[in-house]
This record gives sequence, structure tokens and C-alpha cells, in this order.
Amino acid sequence: MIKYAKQSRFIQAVDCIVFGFDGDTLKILLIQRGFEPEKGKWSLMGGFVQENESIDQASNRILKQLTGLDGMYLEQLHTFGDPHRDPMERTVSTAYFALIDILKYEKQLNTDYHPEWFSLKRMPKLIFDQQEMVELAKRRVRYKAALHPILFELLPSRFTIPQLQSLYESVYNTSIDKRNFSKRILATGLLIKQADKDKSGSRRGAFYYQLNMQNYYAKFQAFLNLIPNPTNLIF
Amino acid sequence: MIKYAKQSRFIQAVDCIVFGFDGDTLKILLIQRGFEPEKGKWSLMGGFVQENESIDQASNRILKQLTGLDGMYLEQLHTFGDPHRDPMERTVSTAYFALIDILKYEKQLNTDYHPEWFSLKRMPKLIFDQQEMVELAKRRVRYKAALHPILFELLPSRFTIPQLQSLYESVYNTSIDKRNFSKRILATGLLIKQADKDKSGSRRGAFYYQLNMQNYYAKFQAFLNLIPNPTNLIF
DNA sequence: TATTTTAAATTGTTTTATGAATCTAAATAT
DNA sequence: ATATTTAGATTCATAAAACAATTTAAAATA
Repeated sequence: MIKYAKQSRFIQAVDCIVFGFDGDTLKILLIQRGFEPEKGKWSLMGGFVQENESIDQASNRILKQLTGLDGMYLEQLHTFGDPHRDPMERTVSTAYFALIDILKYEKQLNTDYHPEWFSLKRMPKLIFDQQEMVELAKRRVRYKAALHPILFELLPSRFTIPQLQSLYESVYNTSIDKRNFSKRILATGLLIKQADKDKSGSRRGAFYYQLNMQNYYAKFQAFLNLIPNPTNLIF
Repeated sequence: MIKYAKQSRFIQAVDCIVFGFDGDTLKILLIQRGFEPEKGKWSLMGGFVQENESIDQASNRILKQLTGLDGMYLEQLHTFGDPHRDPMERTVSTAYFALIDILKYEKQLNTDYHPEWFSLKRMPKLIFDQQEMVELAKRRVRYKAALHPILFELLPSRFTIPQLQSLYESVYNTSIDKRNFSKRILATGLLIKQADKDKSGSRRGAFYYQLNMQNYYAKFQAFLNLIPNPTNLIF
């Protein structure tokens, strides 16, 4: 194979920020790094891109390998290429963020590598520039979720409106008026009301809803108004 | 220097989609590739990341080198990592998009590499996956410009509202009501009215405006309503 | 068992802000 | 004067924000 002469070649890595929601707070999945440098330190789900795979494929493979998780929402975030971000050797890392339902994947979660969920508010220091990656991922999720219905990816297929509202309040660290939230969400036409209720959270019980997948895919790229006063938010 | 054993290393490239506006249509800057493979074919501004520079630095260097242009708006777009995207050798490319005022840089434009402006509607076929990069860049610009005032980067420091409107109409390939557009834009508080007029485009002449840089930076990250009916647009 | 209490879910109305559409007026080269 | 384009103002329609009362069903109590 003919090659480009005299060019430098770098390690290509992938780091995944995995977000989950336990019904109360937004969490992030971390593992203890298995090799030097920084072996044993808490880190994102990461790994190296192999010869025969694309970066997208690598991110999926690494997630599957480290967590057992498969088929979740996964989106490329940003590529970090500072020459000294990894002290061992020049490594370019492409960060991805993933959104999953913690409970759904609770059983599937492969514990070989001991991944653990941490609240975003009290998580350990991360290695290299991974703290920066997490900050960017949080911003991106907040940004995108204001316009697109990505937060449904964090909920089980059947959920209640109060659960959904609690999720939005958690992501934006704010409180939202019940009546307006319900109106806003129902107006999107994304929800299908179910016949039965979730009675775990209250005496009266809240109706379950499911995503209307057809509308979900059709409207996913459109601008929806999912949070109040987006104009006043700085992202 | 200790190294990660047994890992593959790849060429890291940068490709820049440079957008310009000539007052009429949106254009893109291309050059004829200077080396094999695909030597002589039209291509994006591209090059390889060097040992001692970050990817961001590389994109700036390469733009400066190929075009003479400096200090323009430049933003990372996406990283393309298909194993076979470059037939010569595995190359990962991070795409950036740039926005510049064609006229401002007309004189600065370095012609050593013969860069040329092409209308987005009739541009040559590009090499590798660069067509995909351009499509993504167009989408990203449309997306971002609906909420953030990035299109000002395409205009000279002094511009008229009709010029600005023509730019928006060109980017969104639509026509906008003059009066409403003017109201919408003035409501952002981003514009400072000048005392003099541009009389080149009309009998009456249109007042020049300049960006209020303080408000520009303060509001850049906020959600602004810069185009009509964003809700109905699919991005 | 009947009644009351309680906590949460659900629904509706008024007010305000915003955006779209239309009309009106002003400026100026021909 | 006239044609053309900018610029400001008004009306109308729609959407969002603010705000309160009712329903539900389990649990507690008489």
C-alpha cells in the first residue's frame, strides 16, 4: 500500500460520555481505567480505534465491550486534538455522548470492568481532558434537548408525564409549571396515552404514555419548543 | 517516550469548508489538490496535522497557507473516520467550516494555490467523502444561523438591512417579508445604525449598520429568533 | 364500614407577548 | 411627477406564560 510520505501518524481514540436518568437525577457512567497511564483512575468509557473499523463503529464496540450495552442513542460530540492531552503519546480522541435508560440496562450492565453511575454533581475527577469533554457533553445535551426530543432516550418505553417533567427539571436544573409543561409536551403530538397508570409515585396514579415513533422520527429534526423561555437561556 | 503497544496509528487530516457571500449567492472556496491521489481534482482546503500542533491550530495554519486568510470564524464540524475514505492510506479527517466576507478577503486571497469561489448550486464534484462534508456543513450553518447571529461573519463590517436580508434569503433559499425581517433583526439589539447610506443598490439608499460587538458576544450563545417560522423548518 | 384526610395528577382560563400580514409614509434618482 | 425602495406604524392572529380549581384513589380515622 502506497503511503503518504513524511507525515506523522497518531493514535486515534474514542471516549464516550454515557448519561442515564434514575427518575431523580442525571447520572454519568464511569469506569476505572485498566491500563497505564492513570491506571485505576475514574475515566470515561474509552478505547482505541482499530485498523478495520470506523470511528463510529469503534465507539459502539467499546461501549458494548465495557458495559455490555448495545443499540443506545449515540452521537458524535467533538474531537479533541491537543498534542499533549495524553502524556504517554500523541492521541487524538473523538468524544461521543450516549443516552440510556438506567433501569432498562441495569441487568444488561456488564460488571467485568465495574462501571458505576455517578451523579453529575458529585463525580470524581477524571483523567486527561475528560472533564472538559463532560462539560461540553452536558452543554450539548441541554442545547439539543431544548429543541429536539432526545430526552425520551433516557426514559423507559412507558413513562408518565410527571416522570418526564422531573427529567427536564433535572437536566435544566429548574422547576417548570406542571400545566404548561403538560400542554407543551402533548402539543408536540409525540405521546400516546396508555390505558393504565403508574401508581408507584402517588395515590391517584399517573397515566402511562408511549412515544409515537412515527411522529418521533418525522419531527425529530424539526425545532420543537420543549422548554419554557429558551430565549433567556444561555448555552 | 513510552508508547501504547500494538495500537494502530493513523494520519490525521483537516478539511475546511469555507463559505463566502458575494451579496447575491452563497459560495464555497475550493482548490485543486496538489498531490496524489486525485491530484488536480477540486477539493476542500485540506492538509495533515503535524506533530507539534493541535487540530484547531492545524485548521488555522492550513487555511492561512492555502488562502492567505487569517482570523476568520472557524468551527469544528465533524470527524470522518471511515477506514476507506482515503484510498491511499487510513486517514481520519476532522472537518471545519469557516465563514468569511468574500470582498474583505479578495485582496488578501493568496493565489499560489489557485483557490476559487464556486456557487453552491453549481460546484464541481469533490474527492473522497468531501461532498458529504459540504452537505453537513450546509445543514450546520442553516441550523446554527436560525438561532445565532453567525451570518454577520459573511458580511463586511458595514452593511445594510437589505443586504443582510438577501443573505438570509440565500442561506434558507426562501423569501422573507422586508418589514418583518427588519423588525426581527432590529429587535435583537445587535445593530447600530450609521449616519450614512449605501446608495449603490437603490435610488433611495439604505442606511448602513454595524454590529454592536458587546451585545453580539453577550447574546451569541442565546437562542435568538432570526428566521420566520423556525418551527416549520426541518434541519 | 362509612367517612375524612391527604397527596398527587389533571384540567381550564386569563393575560401577556410575539409574530404575521397589511397599510402608510418618506426619500431620491430618473 | 413618477417609479422604486426603505422605513415606520397598525392591525390581527397565534402562541406562550401566569395562574387556580377539581378529580382521583389510597390511607387514616371514627
